[in-house]
Amino acid sequence: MERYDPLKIEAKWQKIWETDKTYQAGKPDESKPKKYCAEMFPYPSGAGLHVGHVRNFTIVDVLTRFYLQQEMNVLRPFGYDNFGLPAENYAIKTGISPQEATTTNIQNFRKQAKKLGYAIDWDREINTSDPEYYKWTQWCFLQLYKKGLAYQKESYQWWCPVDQTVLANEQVENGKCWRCGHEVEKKKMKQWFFKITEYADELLDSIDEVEWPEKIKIMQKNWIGRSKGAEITFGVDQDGDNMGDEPKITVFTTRPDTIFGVTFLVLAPENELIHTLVNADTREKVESYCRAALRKSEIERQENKEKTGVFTGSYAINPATGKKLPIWVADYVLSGYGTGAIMAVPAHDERDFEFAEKFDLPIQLVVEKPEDSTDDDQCYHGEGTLVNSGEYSGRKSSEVREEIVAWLEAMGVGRTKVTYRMRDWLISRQRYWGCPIPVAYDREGNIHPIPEDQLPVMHPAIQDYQPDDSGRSPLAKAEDWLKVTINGEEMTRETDTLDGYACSSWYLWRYTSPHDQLAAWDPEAVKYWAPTDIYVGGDHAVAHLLYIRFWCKFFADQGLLPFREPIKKLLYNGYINAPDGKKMSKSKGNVIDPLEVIDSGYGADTLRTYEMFIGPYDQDAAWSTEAIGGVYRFLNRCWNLNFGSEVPRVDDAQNVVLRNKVIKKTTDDLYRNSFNTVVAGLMEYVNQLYKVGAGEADIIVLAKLLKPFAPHLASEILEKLGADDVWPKWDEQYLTDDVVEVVVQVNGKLRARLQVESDALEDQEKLQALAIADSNVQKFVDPAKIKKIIIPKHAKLVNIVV
RNA sequence: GCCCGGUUGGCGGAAUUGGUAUACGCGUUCGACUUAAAAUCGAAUGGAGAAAUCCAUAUGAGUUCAAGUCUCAUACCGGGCACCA
Repeated sequence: MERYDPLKIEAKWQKIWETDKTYQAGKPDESKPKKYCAEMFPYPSGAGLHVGHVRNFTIVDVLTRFYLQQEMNVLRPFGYDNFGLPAENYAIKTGISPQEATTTNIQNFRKQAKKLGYAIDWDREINTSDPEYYKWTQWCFLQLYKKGLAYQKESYQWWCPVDQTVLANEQVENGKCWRCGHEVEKKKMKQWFFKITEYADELLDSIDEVEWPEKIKIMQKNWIGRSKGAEITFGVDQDGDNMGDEPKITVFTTRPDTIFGVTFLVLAPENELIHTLVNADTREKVESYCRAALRKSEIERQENKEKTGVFTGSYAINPATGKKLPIWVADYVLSGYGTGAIMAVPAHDERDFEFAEKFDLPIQLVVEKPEDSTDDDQCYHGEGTLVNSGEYSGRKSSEVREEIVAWLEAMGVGRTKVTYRMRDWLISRQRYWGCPIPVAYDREGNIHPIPEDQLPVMHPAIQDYQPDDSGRSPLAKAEDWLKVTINGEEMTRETDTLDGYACSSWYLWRYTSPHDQLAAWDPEAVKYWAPTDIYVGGDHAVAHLLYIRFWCKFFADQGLLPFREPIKKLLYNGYINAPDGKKMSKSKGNVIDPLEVIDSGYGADTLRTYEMFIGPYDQDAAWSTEAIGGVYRFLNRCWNLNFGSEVPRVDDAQNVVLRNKVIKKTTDDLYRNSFNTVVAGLMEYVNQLYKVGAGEADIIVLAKLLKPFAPHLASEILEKLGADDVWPKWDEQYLTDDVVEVVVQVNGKLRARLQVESDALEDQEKLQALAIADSNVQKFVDPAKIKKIIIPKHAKLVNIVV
């Protein structure tokens, strides 16, 4: 009798899979069903794989192997999201170049992933920091640039004073840098943007077409934040002097129906119009208020909810009433949303109400709260009947909204307008370890894209990676590199690099032809394999998953992709926490190292199976050092079923029902991604076989069903029994036992369990008679008083109602 | 504040269409094997009760022959957004 030695058999099979290239994806073959499965590729940190990666990758692997065993053509690639700040910060500290440090990290990641026995096509490995890869990232940038979707703009940007770089909106969390946690500031800088807002409507509307968790869809919808409303222009009445050259103020509102309730206007401190609205008396006060507001960090601006503001000294005219409206400046109005100016309706907006109360501004009620409203806020912001609204009084606010806009439009001061919360994607970074932006500037500062035949623009080797607050990246220190000749003209290179999210916005298509020298992706390969059928990850709900949808739509519009959504189905996995339920972290010393788990003797099969058994894949789970022992015992029992002597061999016919049931349950559960119950079901099956004995067919079925989870162990058993790994099918006729249990309820309470021939299930009268005849049932039922008897179709149950 | 989730034994969790609540695993207890221990195998394990039986899926109501599952309210926990006009 051989003992189960996971480390020995795992090394054996991993070597076979590597030598035979077992998991190389097949050639595009339209006659075969295809599946393209991938995880969100990892950032290869120096710490190596953690148990969260293992959960993420194993989900992909289970599905990959499930499809492979069903003889589909499966693409399951792997790669590294290799640009990022940790490698650069490491370089600053140690002087070791990011190229060198990340090469070591990748080797480690690759070695560790191979120890987990994943069915990866290793010939398709990609790495975003490889010039062969980022050449095409730069090419993608140039395509966006050519179509006007990559542009430069000078504006106030999030700036992290620790990382010394600007950040995208999506990278600012609670006013803090997503990487280092330091408070961000606003800095006026010229930066590169991708015009994601161009696709705002489609990104919002088509998200319902994909099979993604509702949670992620809602987050993206909220992030895009489409609001329908109107822009309304207010004339300014400066000292009664009607020279016709007064500024005009345009505001955005979702409630044009409340126009009669506007009692003042408010501008954001960043609004340029302010300078034309101040007068000799107010100039100093207003300008110092604006300066102070801009100096404040975003946290400070958010924390102080107490309204502040100053009067500009100017008045606007309400086009609906002709009344004079004081114009104020206040930092509760955001510069980046709408027009950076609002019409204040203090009677019906909480923020305007607070402001009006504080500065003693008039409050004009224009919407009457319906009597049945339960809203008890000080100012009612729902729908209702208009009052004090001229000819519109007495009508419903929701009904006249469009009419009022039409009326304002007729006067030339209004139009309907859709506004989005989402801003354009800020992509330039003042850091070294990112993809260089492939443009240069001539002497006049005009932008010239680097010609495509001069790509890639490579990183210059530098000695000093330390960024500074000059607003230029460390690349600026490479003076020779800076000079470039385009069409005979000497120019200076752009020194900013691209946000790492740009590199991951097209990699799913690169995987389909990863070594293509002539194109970012081969049109035929991408057409066959993409879009990605199953994509698994537990992060980037808005950022990456929104950006890759944006690029997909853009490249579809260029005729380069034959689909408009890159990911059909998204599985969003939960985290694995430390045994104490807290997040694993080095500083807390509660990190579980998956490689240590394997090497301690459990092996990769136990680790993989345990992480699938730990709970529903989409929920967070706490690691348990005891429970993993249970999974190891289970795999041992599987092994001993074949290689041990405790369980007697029986005829294949004996367990035919048991076998067919487990095939059906496993298959159904895999289709609904219920990995934990698959493992539970297989445990139950094995427990049964230990009781009744196992036939060879029973063991083969077990090995086949187990293979997605514990591929090494399963391969060993299948090899020994000379069986293939083709996914087994069940036969409906073998799903029912000869004798089944039927429960009898009286008024819904369980009173008896009957063993009946399965044929009797179809015979309602017989079931009724058997139920009533039961002695315990008779204690609760007077046959004369039976009101009705219910025998549901899908349950082996009789309910007698008395 | 707003928008999503969630709450089932000592613990992780199962219950797919409203139909036997607590599958499976951990832990605990007992037994077999052993000089002994570990490992392994087997049995028991929601609470109360001698038993019949009764009570249990966060709390309170409702719908139904039947509710963990549907409806309404409340509490608590987690996540997302957060002055977006």
